Amino acid sequence: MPASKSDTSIAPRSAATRKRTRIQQEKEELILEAALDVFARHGFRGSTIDQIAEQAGISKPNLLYYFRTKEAIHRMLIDRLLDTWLEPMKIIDADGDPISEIQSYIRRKLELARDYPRESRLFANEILQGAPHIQEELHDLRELVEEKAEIIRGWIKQGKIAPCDPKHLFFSIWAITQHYADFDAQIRVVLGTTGEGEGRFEDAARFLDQLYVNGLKG
Amino acid sequence: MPASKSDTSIAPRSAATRKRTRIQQEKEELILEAALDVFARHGFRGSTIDQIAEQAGISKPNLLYYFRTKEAIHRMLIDRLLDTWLEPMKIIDADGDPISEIQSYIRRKLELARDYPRESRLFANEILQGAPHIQEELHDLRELVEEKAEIIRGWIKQGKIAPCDPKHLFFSIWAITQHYADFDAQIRVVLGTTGEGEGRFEDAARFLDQLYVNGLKG
DNA sequence: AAAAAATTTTACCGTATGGTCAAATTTACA
DNA sequence: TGTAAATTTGACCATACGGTAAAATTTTTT
Repeated sequence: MPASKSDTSIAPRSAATRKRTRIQQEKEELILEAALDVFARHGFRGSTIDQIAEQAGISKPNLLYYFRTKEAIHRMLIDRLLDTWLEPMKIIDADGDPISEIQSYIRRKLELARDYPRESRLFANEILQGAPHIQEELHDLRELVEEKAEIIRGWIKQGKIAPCDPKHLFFSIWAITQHYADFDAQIRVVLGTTGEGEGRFEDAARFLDQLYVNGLKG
Repeated sequence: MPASKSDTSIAPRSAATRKRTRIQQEKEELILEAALDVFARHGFRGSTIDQIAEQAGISKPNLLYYFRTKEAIHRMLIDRLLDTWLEPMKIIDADGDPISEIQSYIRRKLELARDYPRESRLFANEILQGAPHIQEELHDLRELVEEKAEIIRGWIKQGKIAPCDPKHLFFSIWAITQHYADFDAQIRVVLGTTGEGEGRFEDAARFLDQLYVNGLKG
């Protein structure tokens, strides 16, 4: 089907359409915010469009005016998420001091878990289900990891950190930092009522600093 | 409602009823096995009774003859799981050598992730959703952790391992080991086709051994 | 082998859910 | 201000889903 000349008369529907009006921008933001909340709490299949619409304070058909399907909302959330999520890894600097580069990376990832727990859980849900919607993006991640793993290998060769498998190093950092967001329910119970505040993130930072600084000392 | 004398005429339905027949045992096992598979892949809400029944090779009403509700299957799976899951922590021995006790604990947890990935994902799903079905069991966990944390504190006082927050030590071990089961989809992509075998678990074991032995040296 | 108990199947029900449609209303702009 | 485009709403639909009822069949017991 060739694009007709009078394309502009077609309803906006998806975000990808031409110029975005003020209302479009506002409502899409509103919907995404609500959807993030709902998806993070109940997972993709556990969330209903009605729930999201209610949380956003609009009607279901109105929501579906901005996003054609539930998947579309989910996909957009995941896309946004990945940018934020991979940023700390992208700025790992081959020319920096190895230990403090890794320390900074851990700290930044921990801050993400603290400040964006919903995003973390959204991501965790997606991977848990076998990452059905983000196989493509996962291959970008693979390249990024490959690149940064090479940096780590360089540091090891220079004797600046202890020999170790760089990819498993990354896995461990992802696992631990995201754990504080994803397994929050468990952590709160184990830490008890004392752990209500965000103090656990500072304790975690201290612990991880020690673990990795000692663990990787050359 | 008082228990009537002719109680035996009541349909067996739930597992808790009196003597279990041969067929009951077989079918319940069959259903739980199928349900574990389905729940681990799609989460609780993402799984349907029909799916589980099909996977088990029986009809939906027949399945519902053995388990009254979807929740009942789920609950039984979680109950079974927790026994296996907490075993490695229970056998941490205050009188053993601290470093090798911790090493063994990590190894055992890693073996669980390798041998029972579905159980791990089932658990992860439950916690991610806020642990709605296992608040009670989580409090048992809390006590167990409290007890074992005390052991670690003892080791620290004796100067046998480096000072650290014992609970965060456990969190990190849980996080990393379970990560290999829960984030399997991501790990496979990042490791590439080479990582098809179970070799990644050996690599992980080596890496973690180094990280924790060095990281906790007193 | 007959009776009783346990198991399985067929047909079904009410509700939830993702999504559509066309009419009504609001907003932007000439 | 009038008009076209954008937005919102209410009514609706088909399907999926959790679960039930009762009859039919199989297994166990006597």
